[in-house]
Amino acid sequence: MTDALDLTFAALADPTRRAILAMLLEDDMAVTDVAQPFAMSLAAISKHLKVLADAGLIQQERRGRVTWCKLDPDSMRAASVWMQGFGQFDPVDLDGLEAFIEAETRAVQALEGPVPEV
Amino acid sequence: MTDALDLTFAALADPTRRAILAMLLEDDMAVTDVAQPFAMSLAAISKHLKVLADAGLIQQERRGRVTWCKLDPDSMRAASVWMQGFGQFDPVDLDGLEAFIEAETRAVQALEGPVPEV
DNA sequence: GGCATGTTCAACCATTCGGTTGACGATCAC
DNA sequence: GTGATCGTCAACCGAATGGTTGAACATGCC
Repeated sequence: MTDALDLTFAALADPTRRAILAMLLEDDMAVTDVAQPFAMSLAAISKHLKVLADAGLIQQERRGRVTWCKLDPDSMRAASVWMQGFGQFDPVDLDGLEAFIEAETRAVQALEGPVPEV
Repeated sequence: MTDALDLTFAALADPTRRAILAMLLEDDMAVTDVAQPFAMSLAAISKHLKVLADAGLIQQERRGRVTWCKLDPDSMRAASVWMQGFGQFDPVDLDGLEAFIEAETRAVQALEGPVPEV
């Protein structure tokens, strides 16, 4: 009886997967390229991508040897709608969006290599 | 290095916990009352509430013997803002809110007892 | 054909998760 | 004080999660 929201939120609960989504926000990518910044095996990334795909957060399409990954906003939209049911808070927050972009940039950088202590 | 978003999304990934949040949307409740509709032990619900509290999704306040639980929208807002960073989709969706309320009503009912197949 | 590249599969391992039960600690009512 | 009620804690259990390694499979290149 696992709900679609179960899969979506569970997929979003991992920082590696959120970083992958942030990367895909910039551009579609091949699996190998997705894996490149992360200090873990390709197989591990492949599993993460499967989790994201099962949750409907990304779509994977094989072209030749290369499997391309691209964002699929539908599940995210569903989860977002669910959350807005709780929204006594402002549903639109463009300042938040700006903060988001900066935070994600930092997050991806943090995953890309050793970082001078903050 | 567990991020706040990790905790928030992980907490939201469980249908029991989402149902609890939906119940608390109506009203603040005591732990025992939260547990009442669910076919599981009070200890299990107590754990679920701890997960929600650790994620900052609810606040618990003890008054006498009774521990009151109430929604705390801050974490949800943070998660929502994060998701809206992916929002090529409409950020505000009042139809979605209506659908949400209906869906949650069904979800809670489903947890309240055996249900004729849909 | 033969080799390199891109990706997944399978088996394994340690840890976490969602549940149980039973004991315990507070608090309120009498 | 006695006893019922409210809630958490601790120990345990099976299943799921996040990672590893090594083998396998497809595809493209020469």
